[in-house]
Amino acid sequence: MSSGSRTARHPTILDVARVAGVSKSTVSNVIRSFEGVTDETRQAVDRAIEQLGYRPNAIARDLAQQRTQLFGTVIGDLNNPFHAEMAKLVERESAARGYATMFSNTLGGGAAEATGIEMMLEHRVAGIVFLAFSARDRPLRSSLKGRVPVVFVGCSEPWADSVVAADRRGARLATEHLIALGHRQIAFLANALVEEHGHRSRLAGYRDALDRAGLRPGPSLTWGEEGPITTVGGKPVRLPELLRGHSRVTAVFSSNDFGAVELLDFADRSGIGVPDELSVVGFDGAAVTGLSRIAITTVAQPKEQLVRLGTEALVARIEGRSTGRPRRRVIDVELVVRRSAAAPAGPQRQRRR
Amino acid sequence: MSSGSRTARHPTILDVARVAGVSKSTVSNVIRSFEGVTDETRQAVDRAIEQLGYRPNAIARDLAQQRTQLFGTVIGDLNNPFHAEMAKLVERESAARGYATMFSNTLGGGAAEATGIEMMLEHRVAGIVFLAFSARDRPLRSSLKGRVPVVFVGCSEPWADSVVAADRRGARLATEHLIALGHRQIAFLANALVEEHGHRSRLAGYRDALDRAGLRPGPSLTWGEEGPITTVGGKPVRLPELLRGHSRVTAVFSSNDFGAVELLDFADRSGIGVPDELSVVGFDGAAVTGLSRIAITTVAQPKEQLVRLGTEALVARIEGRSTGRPRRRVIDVELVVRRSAAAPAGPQRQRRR
DNA sequence: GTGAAAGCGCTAACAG
DNA sequence: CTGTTAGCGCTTTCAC
Repeated sequence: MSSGSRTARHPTILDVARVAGVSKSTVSNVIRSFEGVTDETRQAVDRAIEQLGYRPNAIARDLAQQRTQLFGTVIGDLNNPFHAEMAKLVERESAARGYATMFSNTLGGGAAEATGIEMMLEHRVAGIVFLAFSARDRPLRSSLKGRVPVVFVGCSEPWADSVVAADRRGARLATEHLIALGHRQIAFLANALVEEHGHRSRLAGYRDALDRAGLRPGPSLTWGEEGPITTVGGKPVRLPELLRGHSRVTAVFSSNDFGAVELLDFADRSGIGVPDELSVVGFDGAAVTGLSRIAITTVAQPKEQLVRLGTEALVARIEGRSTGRPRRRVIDVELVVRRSAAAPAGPQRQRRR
Repeated sequence: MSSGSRTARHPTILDVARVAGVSKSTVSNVIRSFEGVTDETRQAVDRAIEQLGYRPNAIARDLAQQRTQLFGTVIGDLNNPFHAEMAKLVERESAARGYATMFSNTLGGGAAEATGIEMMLEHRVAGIVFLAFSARDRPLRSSLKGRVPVVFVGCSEPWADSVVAADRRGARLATEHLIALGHRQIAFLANALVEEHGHRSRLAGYRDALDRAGLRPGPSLTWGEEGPITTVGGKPVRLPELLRGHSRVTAVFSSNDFGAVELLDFADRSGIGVPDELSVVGFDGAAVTGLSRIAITTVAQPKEQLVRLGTEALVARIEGRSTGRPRRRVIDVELVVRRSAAAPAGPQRQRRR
């Protein structure tokens, strides 16, 4: 039945034509379910296809048609559960629309992002879904613009379509929640893998809330070798130290759930009680935050909706149904209150204002 | 500078040739960095490429060369952190070897798996990495065999190369750990998304351990609507009930970490203390199990090594460096002891044997 | 309704 | 060292 060689040559449309006793283009017509082929002929062709185990060559088709049924998906970090969840949705949505998808995990920009996009462009993907984007690389942006339809999902760039969550409002909600709980010194934890735009918006929302409450922004934390760290007067200060003293930090708003989970873990390992000594609020709505043991209060992004609208917009561009200036859609978010944030304890215990 | 239309036609090798004032094949020669092109000519071509923003068309190249630089990666479920971690590694490894990768998230077989593989085959992927596989679909297997190099990573099939963790031994270690802790009634929790082979091996390892200790296998749990469930004498029995009575279950070995995490969460929500009332051990070594609040004892698979060896084997097949019968590599695993498993409490408190 | 023929953009001999 | 040419497998007019 099978020959010895590992990978036999694939039968072509010509082989099928020969077996079916028809011409090449008739086979093509059958494959493309083109109207106007005798039932008889069609059946003969189908039989030949079956018999040969023929499988259309997408490469040849794409070359002839001058277009592919391929999406590129740019992901920040699959280790981040939220990103993985989004990637899964993109794959599902693409498949449902008949598109295959190529992934590139960029780890927040840099060389991986550039080569990944380059690769997608060379494969002439019909469109690219950006689940993360680091605009740092100028040439990248220009090689994208006008070359291929693009949509930013959960992040955004002014020069292309995007579907984003209400980052700023969400961050404000999160921070207001903390303020309502009685916190006065609220730090902001940023994660390198959150792309520029989201980061800025979330930072802005955080500041909005503080402003309205007449509070000053707390320290800005990033991840250092040994946990969250900030800089005060040129000197590095680690989180545990920030938790002491009279103007001490009592809460942290993390710009994403991955960071919030890590922060929680850091606190646990450092003997810092959450939420007793430190309240934590995240952003994204990653499934892991819903675990009873984690129970992180977070701002949930409507993942399905973001991805659905994003791919819809992309396909509309690809098919020419959508033209003109970039469209931006903002989807509302929701604060999911869990147990990682509570009223601050400490010296001013229960004292209001 | 730019025309009005959304996606301008891509310049071709011919455009470059025209601008550089050379022939088509000379351009091809410099692109393929073919030896024997004058520096002068090369520079002229490079300049033309730069000027036009030329980007080689991978589709045309692939068609002409009769091969692609594309991998297909079949994933079980990106929502499962272990799968996401593995997928990320495959992408990284592929990119490092110059391969782009197409993903298909199959959710454990069925239609999604079949169409995903079909799609990869039509795109003439150079090889497929299976991170999960459901052998249920007979025709699938036959359309794969001999058609394209394939490697199973973390799972396996007798008809193709595979790199797997020592599933059976790992499961035995996990179960022995539980036995050593004093457990006598240990249930096995299976997850639908673990493919046949891994499931069977892990079940076998679990039984090995019980056998050696002269114990009988405990109930076999699966996920029902309302948590883990088993069948006793044709009647469904939920986990909480199993935890009562004289021959009650005191520990569960979950065949994967995703299930273990869910089980832990189920226990937390049901007021079942872990590890006080119930010990839990998982399998995979997903990062999430390492969180201080989760702290699930698990059998860690060497992810990097699995993926590295897997892609190596695949590339060797693709390049013809490896031929003949399927090779199977088994990589050793390691029990990572954390806090989800402890000595059983209860009536026979501290009583030995 | 079916077949012949001209590409799609590139590679890979093979002449010059 | 460079140019000419014949495909790769399929689509897509356009005659028959």
